[in-house]
Order: sequence, then C-alpha cells, then structure tokens
Amino acid sequence: MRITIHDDFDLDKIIGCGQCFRPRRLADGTYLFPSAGRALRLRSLGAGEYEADCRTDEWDAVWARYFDLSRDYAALRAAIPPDEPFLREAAACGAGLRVLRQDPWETLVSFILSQRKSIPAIRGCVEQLCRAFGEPLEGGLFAFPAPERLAQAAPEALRACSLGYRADYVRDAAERVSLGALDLAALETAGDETLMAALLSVRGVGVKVANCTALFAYGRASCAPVDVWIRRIIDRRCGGENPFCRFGGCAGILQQYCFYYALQEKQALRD
DNA sequence: GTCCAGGATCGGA
DNA sequence: TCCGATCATGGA
Repeated sequence: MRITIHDDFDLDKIIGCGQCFRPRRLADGTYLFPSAGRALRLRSLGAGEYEADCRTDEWDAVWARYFDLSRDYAALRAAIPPDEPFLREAAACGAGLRVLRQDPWETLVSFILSQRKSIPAIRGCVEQLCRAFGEPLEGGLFAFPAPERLAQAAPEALRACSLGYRADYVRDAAERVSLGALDLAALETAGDETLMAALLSVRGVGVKVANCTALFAYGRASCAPVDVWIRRIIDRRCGGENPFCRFGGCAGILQQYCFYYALQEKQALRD
C-alpha cells in the first residue's frame, strides 16, 4: 500500500538514534522493521510518500502506533523555551526521529543486554539470539525469541550468543514472563509507578533499563533514561542539572533528541 | 596489552 | 545511604 506521512519522519534517524537494534536499511534502500512476530518493509518514494508492504488495516492497527504517528513532534520542539539553547540545538538536529513503541519483551531483553556493551555489540547479540532461538519469518528473517523459548534454553546456548554474565538475567526474565509472574501485556494499562516497579523487580534491570523499556516499548514519554551519554551531556552542557525534569510528559522525547545528538557528535569526531 | 561500551549487583564502610 | 569492585565479551 501507499501512504503519506507528514515530513516529520526520518527513517535514518528513527533506526539510528539508539532506541532499537534490529530495524535496518537494506541495500536496495528499503527499511526493514521486525517487531512482535511481524516485519514491515517501508520504502520512501519522496515527498512524504511511502510504499509499505502491508494492508491498510494492518498499518492502522499496528504500524501507525509503532511509529507514534499520533504525536506532534514539531509542536513539541517548538515548545522548547529559548533559554534552553542546548535542547533546542539537539532537537533541531534530531528533527524527524520518532520514539517507537516496540514490543515490550524484545525491548526488555535488548536493554538488559545493553549494559556495558556498545550499540554494535548489542545489535550483534540480539541478532544471534534471534537466529538461535527465534521462529523463522519470510525472507530469511527471524522473529525475536518468545519468553518460553528462552526460558527453556540451555545456559551454554545462551552464552554462545555473547550474552556473557547477562545470560542469567535473560533466563530469569524469560522464566518470570513465561510463568505469568510478570505480565508485560497487562502493564500497558498500568500507571507509570506500577510499570516501573514491575520492571525493576527483574534481576539485571535497574532504573536506566526500566526507563528505556518504559519509554521505547510502553510509550511512557515522561520516562527519560540517564545513561553515560546523557550523564556526560548533563555535566558538560547543562551545568550538571538534569534539564529533562523540567519537561514532564515529553522528557523522554527530548532525551532521545539529545542522545541522537551525542551520537552525531561522536560520529563527527571520527570523520 | 589496554581501555571502554545506552549498568546492575553486591559487600562493606 | 553511599562507594568501589566486579561482572563476560568484543572492538578500537
């Protein structure tokens, strides 16, 4: 199907801003988004027109929500006050990115794996997990493995996916989700505090990983994860004071603009 | 060989 | 409550 998306939509920034680890750009320029046992192929036709390999009803029911299309990011950027020059700069740089609503299980596991790993290393880990334990989809793709599958996995098989000491954390999370002790679907309608408490009850999940899951899977835009990159920004560019606290319900979106901005600065240093 | 990566846990002060 | 050591692994 062909769809029109307003111009505040940049696929390179969406897949490159550090929020997701499997979506990617294929050699032919098509963008691939695997999520929750499906996969979307999206190709830009220019001028805000896109070709998507799904039906209109699937787009409306699944992907519009996934891409957070109901939120007005331009208005959000415009509302950053002039006395926040760094935030305005970062938001201008990241204009077009959108904070995805990803599958909670995949997001939780991916960010459990993220601790003390580089983004390319996380990508590699997640990919290995999918190939080793995920159900095959069309086109040589693999779905992210179900919790039941990971709960049954042999410890050495998990470690073979470069999980390192995080293998025990993943196994613990898989057991709790597959047994129903942690109901990720039910948490969709929970309040922020309830959601955070549930996520923090998982071994290997601290405040940062819980915030990432709340923001990138549950759309809790008030959650703004503070990692080493954001910490650096707060210390060096914001006088040591966390600026996201001042923005309540959209703190997480601004945080993501800043994270993307930091990635771009690092990239620029290499070039 | 050394250092660091979207951190979390644990024990001891 | 706070601080430091430690946790596998891969890439620069």
